[in-house]
Amino acid sequence: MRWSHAFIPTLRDDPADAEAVSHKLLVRAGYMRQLMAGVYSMLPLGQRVRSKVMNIIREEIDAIGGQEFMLPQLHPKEIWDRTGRSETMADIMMTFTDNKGAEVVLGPTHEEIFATVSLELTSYKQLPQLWYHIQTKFRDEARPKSGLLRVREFTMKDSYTFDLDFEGLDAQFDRHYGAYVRIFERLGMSAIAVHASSGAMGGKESVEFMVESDVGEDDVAHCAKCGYAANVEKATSAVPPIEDPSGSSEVERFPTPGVRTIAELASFDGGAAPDRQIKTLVYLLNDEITLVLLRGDHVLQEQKLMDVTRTTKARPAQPDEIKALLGADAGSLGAVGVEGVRILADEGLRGRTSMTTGANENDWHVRGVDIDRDIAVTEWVDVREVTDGEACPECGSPLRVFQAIEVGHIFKLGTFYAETLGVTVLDKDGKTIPIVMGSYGIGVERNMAASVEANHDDRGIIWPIEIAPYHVVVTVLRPDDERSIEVSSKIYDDLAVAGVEVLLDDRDERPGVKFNDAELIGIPYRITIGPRGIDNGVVEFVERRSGETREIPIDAIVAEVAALVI
RNA sequence: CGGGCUGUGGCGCAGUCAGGCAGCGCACUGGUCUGGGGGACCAGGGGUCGCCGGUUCAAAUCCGGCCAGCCCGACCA
Repeated sequence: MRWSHAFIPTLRDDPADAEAVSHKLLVRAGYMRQLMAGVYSMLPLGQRVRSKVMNIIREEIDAIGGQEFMLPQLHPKEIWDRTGRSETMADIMMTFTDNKGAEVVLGPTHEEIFATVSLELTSYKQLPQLWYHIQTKFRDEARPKSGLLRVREFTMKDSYTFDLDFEGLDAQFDRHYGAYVRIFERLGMSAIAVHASSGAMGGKESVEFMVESDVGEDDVAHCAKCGYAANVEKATSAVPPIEDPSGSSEVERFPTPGVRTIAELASFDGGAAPDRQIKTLVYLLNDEITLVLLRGDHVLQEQKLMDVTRTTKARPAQPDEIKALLGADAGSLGAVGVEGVRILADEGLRGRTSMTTGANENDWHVRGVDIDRDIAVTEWVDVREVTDGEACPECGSPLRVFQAIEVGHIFKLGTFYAETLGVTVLDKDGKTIPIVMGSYGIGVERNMAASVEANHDDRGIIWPIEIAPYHVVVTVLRPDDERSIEVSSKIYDDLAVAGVEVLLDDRDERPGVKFNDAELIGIPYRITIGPRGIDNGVVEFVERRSGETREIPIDAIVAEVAALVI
């Protein structure tokens, strides 16, 4: 491609509405333009990268036995009604009514649709299967952000496996795991696999692939020593036991005027340190009012609460609901003596004595609370959010908690879809059994952006060679110089013949402009051709990432570059 | 959905408080010079000031409504 004829609209300034590095760079370097919130047009460079990302994914999924399909984006809402997901995913589902009056869904994902196709599977002899497609998804995210990282229309490779039993599922899951690891490597990212909450998917087990980034939307707890890794929505840690002073024989009420927070009670004369307090939260779990008890210095992880209680809808109680239940405002709540209400206590409180908590009367607290003796705990649960520096639950080393981008997510779905949609086969004994499913997603554009987040410097993008829009840019310093034209045209043609993807910068621009543009758009290698070098029979060869520069004889450059990139 | 901010030429912005010629930088077109890190000079083209309505002799500017985008939070396979 000749740059003089290419549409590569680079910008000197960062776009005003971008925050994330990948967002700024992909717009500035002419890869994409925004059309509306969470919707982007891919320009030629962007489309080249996107298509290379898709090809890498395709290669790796084909390599584990995948069969590529292309399922529709338009779905009858009725199918989604059958699995109940038109309810559970209602807030992100794009729907419209067609001219006949039928309700239509723009597919946010394709479990239902692949499962519908799989209805034609009838015998155990046809299993296992691994089906996938790379298709546009629509999700009406309440808040699109960070360029390609969170959008409303995007491309996803989603694969689905169909097995006779859970052993088969495990094997397909493991193969996907391996394929995903290879994909992220080829995209130039170090992704770590973490245990995750399956959320709305309803699966029994899922693994997320996470790339550390300060624009990531998830928090991950990771142990560098033993490799333990989990989304904080699921992570646990080892809490060092606390020696309580020998218990008092009874609960004692005491006045605490104006005290409403853990911190205030900690500094109150006669109060207690945060780790010697019981924090009482009031929640509605699927509309059932519930007390959730935590150590004063611990933080509730709402997703863990929802998972452990199998709740689909959870919210903190409103102030008036709290008052009606316990007779006091938040800040003076306690579970001592409370009966007839579900009381969940975090494991961090197990066996604690001589604790301090609210008295359910404003401006009063109680101390000397012995949990086993004084509180009617319904269930002990682990609902505490892990924080940075706590001990790894596996090996005891300090955990690091960091932000990360979710670049892939694989689920063991089990038989939910098979059962609700009636996907069954006959086994060896002629018995009807539901198919065991898995689903495996990876967002194409999000991975593009995540790769930029992981591969850039202050001059621009540094693409990994496999997804760079071009392998090499040939920069002609003096397009008005005949010898320069001759030499560069020959190198350009020979590289192309050798299978190297090359961009020829033949624009009538100052050298500085060309160098800056080449570095901004992130082409891995640059060949610089100028009269000075030609006099000596050489061209200059620069590696984008290291900046390392060498002079190479004109007649050797093509072979040299071809050996590097092919 | 709650809170905050912003819509002025392709991009980045000033002008709005205090109503009175629509500006600046970059980019773009033609030309001269220049030529190894966003060069200089000369001459140009391009804007319903987000939309609708109101106030006024006069509205980018004041008032009302709406729309859009960004950020924080809520939410989120």
